[in-house]
Amino acid sequence: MKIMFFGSSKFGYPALKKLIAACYEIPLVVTQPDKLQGRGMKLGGTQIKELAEQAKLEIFQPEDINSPEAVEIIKKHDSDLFVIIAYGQKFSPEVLSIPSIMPINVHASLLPKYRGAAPINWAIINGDRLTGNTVMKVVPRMDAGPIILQSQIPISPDDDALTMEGKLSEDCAGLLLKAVDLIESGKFELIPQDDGISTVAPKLSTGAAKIDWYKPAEKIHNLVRGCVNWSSAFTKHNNRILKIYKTRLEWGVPQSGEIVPGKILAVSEKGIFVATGNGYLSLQEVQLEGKGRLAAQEFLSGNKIEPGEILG
RNA sequence: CGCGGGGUGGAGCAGCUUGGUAGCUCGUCAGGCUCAUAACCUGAAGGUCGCAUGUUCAAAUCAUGCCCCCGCAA
Repeated sequence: MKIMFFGSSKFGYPALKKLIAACYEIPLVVTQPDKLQGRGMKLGGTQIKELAEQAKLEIFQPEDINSPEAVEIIKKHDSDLFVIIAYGQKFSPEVLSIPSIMPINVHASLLPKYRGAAPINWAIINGDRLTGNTVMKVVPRMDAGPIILQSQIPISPDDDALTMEGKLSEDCAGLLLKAVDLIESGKFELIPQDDGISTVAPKLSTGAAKIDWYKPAEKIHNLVRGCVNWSSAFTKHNNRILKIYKTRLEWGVPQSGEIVPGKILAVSEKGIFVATGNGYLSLQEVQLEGKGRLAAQEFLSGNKIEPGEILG
C-alpha cells in the first residue's frame, strides 16, 4: 500500500508518525511551502515537514497543489491512497483522481456536523458534549464525501480546544490506521452524508472571539474554552486587549449596586468576578497585550483592576 | 527590514520623561496573636535593574549595538 501524505498542521503529526511506524510505503509527503511568518516575518516550515525530514521521506511543497507542475510531480510518484489531514488547500477533481484507490481525509468532527476549517473550536463554543473524528473519501465539495469510519470522543466540562485538539489528534492517528486496514482488505463501505443536517464550522475570526458580556455566562465560558488554541477569546480593559484563556462559572457572587454585563463585581486571589447577561463568571487566566499569560492571582499582584470597572 | 509593548530580589508590577540612598502587591523564612487559619501583627533573607560598549563626578534612568519574551497583522 503506497500512501501519499498531505498535511500542514500539527494535527496530522501523530497520524504521519503512525503511518511511518507501521512501515507503510510513503512515496511523498506534501506540505505547505515555508513561509515568512510570525513576528519579524521569519521563514518557517511546518512540523509535518520536520517529521518527514527526520524519517528521510521525500518532501514536496507546492504553492498551488492544483497547478500543472504540481500535478506532474504528484503523478510521478505511484500512490494507492492519498491521506489528507489539515493540508490547507482545496484539491481539484483532477488531483483527487490520481491515487489508484482513492483519496481519504480525516476531519475532526462527527460529520456531517461542522464541515470546514475549525470543527473542534465550534463544537466547544456551541457547548457540545460529544465530538469525534471522521474518515471519509474526499470529494471536490469541502468535507462532504462519503464516510468510511467514525469515532466518538466526549467533551468534558474541563476540556478546552487545546485538550480536545490533543485527544482528537491522537485518536485521528489510530482511526486512520484502522481505515487504511479496512481499505487494504477491501472490507469497507462508503456511507453517504446527509447534507440536510450538515452544519458549517468556519475559520475563527477576531469578531467571533470578542466577548459579548451581554450573553449568558455559560456561552461566554464556552467561547473562552473554544478559542484557547486560536488567538483566544478577548475583551478590553482600559482600552487594551485582555485575552482570556480560562474562566469559571460562578454562583451567588456577593455584590452591591446595579449589575451591568461586563462589570467587575469582586477581585480576589480566587479570580476576577464579572457579571454577564445571565449569571457570573470568574476570570482565572488572562493576558494583557504585550504581556505574558498569567493566572488571575499573578495578574492581580501587579495590575490594578478594581470592582466597578466595566470590561468590553 | 510589516506595526507595537516589554526584559527591575522566587511571581507580577512601579520607578526611566526632569540621571544621584532599590519601591509596591504577593511568595519564602523566623517570631507573635489565636481554639484555629490561606486571616492579622512584627522582623528577616533575597536584586550583576537582559548583555555589551559609550556619555558623565555619578546610569535601572541618557546614546549605540546585540540577545530574549509578548500583543497585532499575515
